[in-house]
Amino acid sequence: MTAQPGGEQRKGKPRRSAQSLWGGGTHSEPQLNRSEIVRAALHLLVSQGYDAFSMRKLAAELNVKNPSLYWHFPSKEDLFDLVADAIVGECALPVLEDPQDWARGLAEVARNLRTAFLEHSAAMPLFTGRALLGPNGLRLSDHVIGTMRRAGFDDRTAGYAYLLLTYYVVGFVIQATAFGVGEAGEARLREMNDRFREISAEEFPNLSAIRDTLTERGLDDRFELGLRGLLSGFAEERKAVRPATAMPANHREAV
Amino acid sequence: MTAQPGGEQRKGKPRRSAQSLWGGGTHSEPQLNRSEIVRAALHLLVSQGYDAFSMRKLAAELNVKNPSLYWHFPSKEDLFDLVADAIVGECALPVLEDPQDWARGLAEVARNLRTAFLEHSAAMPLFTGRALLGPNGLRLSDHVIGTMRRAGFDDRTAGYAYLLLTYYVVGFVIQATAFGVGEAGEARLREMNDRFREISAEEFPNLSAIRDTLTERGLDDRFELGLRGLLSGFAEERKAVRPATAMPANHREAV
DNA sequence: ACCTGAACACCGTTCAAGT
DNA sequence: ACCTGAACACCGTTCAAGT
Repeated sequence: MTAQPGGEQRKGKPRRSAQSLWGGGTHSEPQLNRSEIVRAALHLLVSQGYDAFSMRKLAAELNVKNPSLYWHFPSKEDLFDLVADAIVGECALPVLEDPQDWARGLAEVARNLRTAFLEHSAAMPLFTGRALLGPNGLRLSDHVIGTMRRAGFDDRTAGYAYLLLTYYVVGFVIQATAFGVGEAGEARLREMNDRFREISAEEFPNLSAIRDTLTERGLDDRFELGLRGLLSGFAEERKAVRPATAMPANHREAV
Repeated sequence: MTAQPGGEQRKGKPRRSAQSLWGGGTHSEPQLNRSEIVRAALHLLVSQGYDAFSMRKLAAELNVKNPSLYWHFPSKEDLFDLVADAIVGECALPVLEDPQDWARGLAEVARNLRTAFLEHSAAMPLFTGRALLGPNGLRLSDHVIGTMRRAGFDDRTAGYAYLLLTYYVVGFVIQATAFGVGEAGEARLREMNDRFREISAEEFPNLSAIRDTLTERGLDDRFELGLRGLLSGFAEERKAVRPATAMPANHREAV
């Protein structure tokens, strides 16, 4: 959004001059770089929670005064762009030998992405309203779209697949967080169960009836159930377009 | 979470004494009540955006000093609970004559919920990590669960259905917001298209190839595609459990 | 019962200044 | 080139005090 001195990426920035490896020099070795800041930000986010995060605390964690961060990033929002991308970067992308294994491949991507999110669930607010346009986000979307195209899907459905897959995973983890996940999760589920217990059984008969089922553990197969549904939705979309098993895949630009 | 003087609901709070209907009294008619505050908060959120919201601005909008709000709500977070619930409350819940129409009924709920969300898309950050436990949230979940149970699904799948449906709709709207929605949406999509245009076609060949498809309008059938997939996922789950059309639906507590 | 003034302990960000 | 001191314009929340 905003201009940043030195361009968007600045990969080759110098760090820590070769002399003074162990405390010789009295001054001048740079302390910070972008990826260190991102790493520290992610750590602060996960260890303290989203609401507790601040640029000032981040600076303190890095033994630096807070305006220093603004030399490396134009704003907190730009820093968060890279933090989000770092999380997405932990999603491994499987290589498929047989393109017809697309469904298995996408399921694996979805599972890996969910794992990456859940490991940093405190950072999920970052993913509200933020398009995944960092290098890792682009890699992920190219992978999903490529998987679909190689399997013979048209461009439109390939694009849908990417969007729907990410919709679903983001939504799942966000709601999983609401329902309690990780350390604090068990306590939260018990709280919710208690809340449901107070609810009038006449007004909310169904909710009251399945209270225990709803608050029990076992999110894993809830995730799988929805995922299977989405993937079979894609498969049917393909059947509708191409009734046989294969067709000349030529009109790639078609809408 | 925190105690609130007068209990959780306080429906019958007095408002605007009968005398002094048009300016007679010099003092003493209460200015605020919970639902007026909620309404104003929703309006401020939608008109100014989530990041611009503050308790101080809300107080100003209500012609009141900001500490006054804390007499009615223990915290901003508690206020947001009710704002979120108000949004959910705009989701109409269809009445089904034939319980076997469950899929159509749930599709309608999902569409209505999406509409309610999109109309207040600036407020979507409220739905990260917030369980929908207000009166309207409970009504919604009871409705979905009831629809599934009356159609003959077991409790476990009924619970899944509620969770998956909300996962999906929340995720969809959040991502739709990221990809630009409403007024600012068109501009945002153009920006994204430009961003994709800069991307190296060798590194991201698939993404580059379907750039235009990805950023075109027409979110509606993307939503429908995923929704169909989810619902057919439920239907197959039922087939797996009960191979024929009907079975004595007795073990409701079964896990 | 309901609202306000004044204050506390924070924020993100800017900018001139240091080295 | 990289970092800091000092400041600006905000926050959410508390609490004694007013009516």
